[in-house]
Amino acid sequence: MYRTHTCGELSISYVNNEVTLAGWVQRIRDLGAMTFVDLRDRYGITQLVVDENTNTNVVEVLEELGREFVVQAKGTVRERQSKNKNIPTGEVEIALSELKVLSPSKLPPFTIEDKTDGGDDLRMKYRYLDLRRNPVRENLILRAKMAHAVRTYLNLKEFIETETPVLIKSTPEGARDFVVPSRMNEGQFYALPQSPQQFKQLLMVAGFDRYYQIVKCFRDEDLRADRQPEFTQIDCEMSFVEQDDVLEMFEGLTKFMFKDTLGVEVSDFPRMPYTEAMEKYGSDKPDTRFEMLINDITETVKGNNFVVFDSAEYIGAVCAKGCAEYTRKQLDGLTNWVKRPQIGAKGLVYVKCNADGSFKSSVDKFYSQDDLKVWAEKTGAEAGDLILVMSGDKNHMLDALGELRLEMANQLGLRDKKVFKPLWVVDFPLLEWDEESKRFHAMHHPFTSPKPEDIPLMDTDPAKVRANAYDLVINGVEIGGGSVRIFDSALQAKMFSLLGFTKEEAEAQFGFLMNAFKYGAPPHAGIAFGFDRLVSMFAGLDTIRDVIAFPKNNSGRDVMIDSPSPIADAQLDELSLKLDIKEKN
RNA sequence: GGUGGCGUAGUUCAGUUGGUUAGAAUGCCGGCCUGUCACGCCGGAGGUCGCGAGUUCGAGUCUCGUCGUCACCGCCA
Repeated sequence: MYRTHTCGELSISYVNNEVTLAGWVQRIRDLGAMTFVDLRDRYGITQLVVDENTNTNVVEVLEELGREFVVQAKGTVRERQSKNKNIPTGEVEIALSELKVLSPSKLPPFTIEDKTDGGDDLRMKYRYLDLRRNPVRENLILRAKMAHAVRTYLNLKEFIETETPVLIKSTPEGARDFVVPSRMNEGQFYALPQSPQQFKQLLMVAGFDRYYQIVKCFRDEDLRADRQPEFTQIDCEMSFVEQDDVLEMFEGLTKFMFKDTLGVEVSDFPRMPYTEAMEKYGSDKPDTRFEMLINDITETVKGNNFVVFDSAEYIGAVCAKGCAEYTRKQLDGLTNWVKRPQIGAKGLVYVKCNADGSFKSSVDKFYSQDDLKVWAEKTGAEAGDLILVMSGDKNHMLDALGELRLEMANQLGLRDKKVFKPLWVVDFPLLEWDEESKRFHAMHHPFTSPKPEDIPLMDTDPAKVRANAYDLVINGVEIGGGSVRIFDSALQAKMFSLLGFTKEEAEAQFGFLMNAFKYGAPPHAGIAFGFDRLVSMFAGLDTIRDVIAFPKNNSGRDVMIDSPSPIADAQLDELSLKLDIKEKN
């Protein structure tokens, strides 16, 4: 037996017990005639003591001990003379009778402490050491708790957890596929799933009625702080339901997770149409922790011979509360910020609403105090506020104002990580025009059903068709999305034709699904949550990396195992593959 | 594919208009220390300034290239 207790459980009630502990050496404090060793495991830290009464064998072992050695320690629990109130085991210590090195350790490249001195790169290279640290491990424990909550809730609601294949078929729609060559089928490839979409729909045809899976998905696209090439979804599908049924079920799941893992009660989720989100927040994933809504002031401000505004398709404004005192430098900073290529605005007009009721703007030449007063009324600005105005192409400006809104909220500290504001964004457009390929793309995916009342528009004005599609948004982060599916072959065929598929292409790529639908497909709908994002939000983090045990870096590399990597010629031969790497330049 | 930041001791960083022997903290090693818990005190070792070219009398510092890393845009049905 390696241990009788963990390093986190001993307390004053164990005094005089003989115990055996095992763990890692956190730190050694050598005071001369006595030495303290902090022994650490997953559960906590317990102090070991060596003093003049300790037998010499122990003292000898102690000599060679270093950080991160794995040791087994036997001894008697005793009450400390001076107690440490900061740790649960701080009232007791172990007077050692035996000490054994189970496994020595090289000096770690960074310190294994809550506030490590290690940079991201090193931590990733030695991820197994990083995972010894409390904050990182706690993130993964939170993740496990949340996964447990998901299963508890969905099992209770009669969902069947079902595994779907990882080696599937490549389709050109959507993100790039990761592909896997097939040895037994020369020249042919599997693809890793971007989501189990079609399988879960087939499970509905199979009569499973309610399905879920916590499942890895794969997308061969560039990474971000919140995007990894392999990531985890809570993937769900239900039969004989309408949109409201799905929203209700998964609002319930979300609330349950908040309550179960954070002890947080969140109120009912508002439902906001996509167009409202775009026009008021400049985003399809609005952060509703704060107001600062975008106001359309196009008609209000046109016609004063200010060419920039008069020639603009759209003029929008946000009101930053209490920012009238912004200095020239701060305003220039904001202007430069919106002019960066990422935002790409031409400029920024400001109006300061002074405390005395007067206005000071960057366009005083064109607008009177009375004009500006109307602007203030339109944007809800009061004395002390700052109005920020941008003009240009409508969609571009809504986007820019949306970004500006978030930036101002950051500056004003309005994005509290401890506050959670979930909402449903609904009524997404069914289709999205792609300039590059000159055709429509499915905004969600090709199996999303149009709103019944919009079906006639599919022939006349496809861009106007709204879908029975919905996103769960929390604090400006897209946490989940789903839709009511098409279960009628004729409507599905029409959808494929709108997306520019020939009958043959649709047959080749999705024939199995369309075939299945000919054998009695129930009405069904579903949703998928980005589990990594949800965990990182619960943990108050901005990156999903720290809630993934072994994440990849910005270039999609695992720097610990050093992958991806070349494979042997023999392997290529077996796969009948020949590399032809093109010179870059 | 693009834009920007960073790369200096084991680690985290500082390093002035280009100028003598490149610093700090922490970690590490040695010594002292009986109640520490970020122990304390004294001493010591530790550097291809990512790599390559260029400008210059002289480059950690300037220029170009390259590699690595991070953030963002494109991309992510």
